[in-house]
Amino acid sequence: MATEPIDVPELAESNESAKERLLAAAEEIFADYGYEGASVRAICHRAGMNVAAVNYHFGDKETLYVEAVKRAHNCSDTKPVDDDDPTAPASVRLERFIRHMVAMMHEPASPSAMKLVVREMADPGKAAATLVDEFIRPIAFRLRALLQELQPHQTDEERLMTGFSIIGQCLYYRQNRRVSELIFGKPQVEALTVDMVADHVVRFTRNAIGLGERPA
Amino acid sequence: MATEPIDVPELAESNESAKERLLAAAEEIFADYGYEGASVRAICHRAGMNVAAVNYHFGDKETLYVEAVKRAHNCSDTKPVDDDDPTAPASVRLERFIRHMVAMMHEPASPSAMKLVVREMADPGKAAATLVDEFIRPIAFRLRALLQELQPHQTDEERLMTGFSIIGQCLYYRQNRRVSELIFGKPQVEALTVDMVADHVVRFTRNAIGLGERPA
Amino acid sequence: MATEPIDVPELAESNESAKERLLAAAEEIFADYGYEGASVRAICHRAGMNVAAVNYHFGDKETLYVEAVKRAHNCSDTKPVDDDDPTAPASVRLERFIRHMVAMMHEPASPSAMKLVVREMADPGKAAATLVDEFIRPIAFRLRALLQELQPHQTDEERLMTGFSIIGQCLYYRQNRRVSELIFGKPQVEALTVDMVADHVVRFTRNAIGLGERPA
Amino acid sequence: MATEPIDVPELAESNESAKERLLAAAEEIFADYGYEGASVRAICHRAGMNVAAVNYHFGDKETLYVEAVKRAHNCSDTKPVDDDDPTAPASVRLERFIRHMVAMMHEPASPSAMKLVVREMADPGKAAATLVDEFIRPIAFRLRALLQELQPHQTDEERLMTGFSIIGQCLYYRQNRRVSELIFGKPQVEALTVDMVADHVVRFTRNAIGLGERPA
DNA sequence: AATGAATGAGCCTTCATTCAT
DNA sequence: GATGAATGAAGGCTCATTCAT
Repeated sequence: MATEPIDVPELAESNESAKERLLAAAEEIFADYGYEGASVRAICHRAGMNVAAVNYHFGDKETLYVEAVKRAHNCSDTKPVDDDDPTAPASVRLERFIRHMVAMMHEPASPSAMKLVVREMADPGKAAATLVDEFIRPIAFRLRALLQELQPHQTDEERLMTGFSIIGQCLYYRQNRRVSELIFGKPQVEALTVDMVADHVVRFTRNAIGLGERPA
Repeated sequence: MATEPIDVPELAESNESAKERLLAAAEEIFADYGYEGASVRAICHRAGMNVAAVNYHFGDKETLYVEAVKRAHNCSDTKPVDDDDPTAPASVRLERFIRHMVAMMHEPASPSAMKLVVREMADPGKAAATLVDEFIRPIAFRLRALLQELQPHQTDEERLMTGFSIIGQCLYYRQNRRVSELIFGKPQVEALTVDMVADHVVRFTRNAIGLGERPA
Repeated sequence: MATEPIDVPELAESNESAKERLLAAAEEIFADYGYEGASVRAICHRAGMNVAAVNYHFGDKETLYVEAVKRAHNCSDTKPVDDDDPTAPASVRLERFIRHMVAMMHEPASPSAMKLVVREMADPGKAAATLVDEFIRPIAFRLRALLQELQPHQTDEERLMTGFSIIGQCLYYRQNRRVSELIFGKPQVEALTVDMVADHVVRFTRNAIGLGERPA
Repeated sequence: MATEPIDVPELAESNESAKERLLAAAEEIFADYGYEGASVRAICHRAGMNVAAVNYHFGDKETLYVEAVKRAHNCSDTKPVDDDDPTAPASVRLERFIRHMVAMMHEPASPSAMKLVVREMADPGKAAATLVDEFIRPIAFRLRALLQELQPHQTDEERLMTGFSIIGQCLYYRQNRRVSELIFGKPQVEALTVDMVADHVVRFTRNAIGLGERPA
């Protein structure tokens, strides 16, 4: 008689862990080399698995890429913003929003995850739609809502551009850090700490939208 | 993640020198598919030439890439800024600077050239150093000089970040336009004309650095 | 200057391991066309395998070549000499040595293996060092030891040259057989059987080093 | 009226000089890299001429190769042997023959020419027939004639093999020098001067064929 | 469930050669 | 007479993928 068909959580978990390891490896390699530059071989090797692993677990390279990008945004620390105190004044919530954005761009919880996400956003591909739906749009809408509170008399277009001005400042440090270092020298740019940048963007933005200097 | 470079109709036979045709083709293909994603075959086919043309005229793919990026920045309309009136007040020159930047980012003279340049800046490779030396740094230093005039009492770091805030706003429209369209819908974003954006960034920035509303 | 490697019928499907089939094919193709003249495509085709097989099993062409040469010398029948009777008089052992050398050069067990080995020795490349260490030097040192027994009163240099004279006679038939045929006609050269040549070289050498005619 | 069609020896000579330069370059490159390993580009570059020069002057690579080999044997110093004193005793003429052969193999007048000739002989191709007819066979026949004088009572086959034994000793130093150095070390082999080798081969051979020690 | 073996398409590059001048 | 420009074929190699186990 055959042994009883018992539940084998280990296998399922091992399977899960295999996919997880693969995704983690993919995140790093894709982040460093881009989609075309990354090789399935390199990813599998990094995950300590066989070359065929990617095709076995994900079907093909592209699917793995999409899954890796999806996973990457979950690893990004979006949550802290969610449990923001909704009772605080809008100007305070805007400041918190900016500080969170700057921090996320400056020192993301998972650098390679953020790198991968930014890469995909700069050159939107198959994974961009999901990314926007689950990761980017919520953030953008939160900012839009904030600006509606703060600038109810402005047009939608004005508020849209204001939002872009705020986000543009924050994104700059992630999207153009390397070039900035080439322009001004690495030390000059590295001297700008998260707090300094956050303070600056908050002040710059408050002035720009007429909130005036933040009370001490 | 771009789609495969299939069957692009080749450029019409022209009297342009072979190198020029090759560079033009390279600009487009590299802009669309990235360095790794672009194949010399596709580039040569687009240029209406033989596969060996790249190696004959440029030695290898990498050299072609660097030359294509160099040429791309020359095709970008940097010059208009150069014949800026140096006797105008700094605040006026800042406004002109911003308007020029926004215009350049919004509707570049050669879209594929700008696309290629932005790509290289986002992920600095072999051509980045040249690009920075000849194209980016002069612009950055002009802005820095302007800010030194306008905000002489601030620290270097504060002025650096202010510069980043200004550039960040302008770059946003080039680096994140497609994602913005995904978030808010294409019509919403396309409704923002160059002039509207330029006006906004000028106003936002003037307020931010305490120049106040521009006199009518 | 060998003719192009065209359309060699592939080896019959066999149970030999893939690497073995590849090595056998490489031996033949390299032997016939030389390292540069042989193409991995031709080798793989001969082995009935895909173009990628070489790179999969050996990494690159050069490694395959080195391995093929190594294998070729193992296929050469060097062993018989090893179980030579060490108690026999030196003059007898010298004769056996010569006969073995002549036989090996005249009708090697695997013609293509010998051809490959000779090729590599004539124009020492990557595989020469290994070949010398494992195959050639042991033979050379055995001869040197024999000559030390036979001619203890001579200088090292004299014995070295004596060794070269002996080896030179044997190698001649492998390295210059085709040219000899061109000079004197194929029949003339083919008339020289292994035994005739061996008898001749033995006699020539015995006389030369003063062993006198071999006792009947 | 057109100018008179005068003889233009300059052009012809320049033409000749061009072909000559090409042949000289081809000799070196082919000698160093072999037929397949040598590139037409490298040869033309070495000759200070255009890539198309080879095809213009010789039609194709193979023809250039054949011509280079042909020219190479003319550059070899075969002549000195020709004006050998035919009245001297055969044993003396044999000694001179050997000394000449050893010298030619050891320090050929034109090393690259000799290298090229030996290469072609080791792996006879299109140029081998010509080479044999004009270069090798005359030498071989001279030796055969000498041996007929010295050993009239032997069979043709015996004399043939004796010739091979003599030539084999001489060729050894050219065909297997590099391997010998690998076996015994470069210094050991380089210590063998032309004169030492010539003395040795003469003595070895005299003893072998029963001429006894050469009278002082 | 997972993998080592093997594949064919495609990569960039180099080749000998040709052609218009 | 001689050459710079350009070409198609082929080179070795890497790729994502598949298949038998």
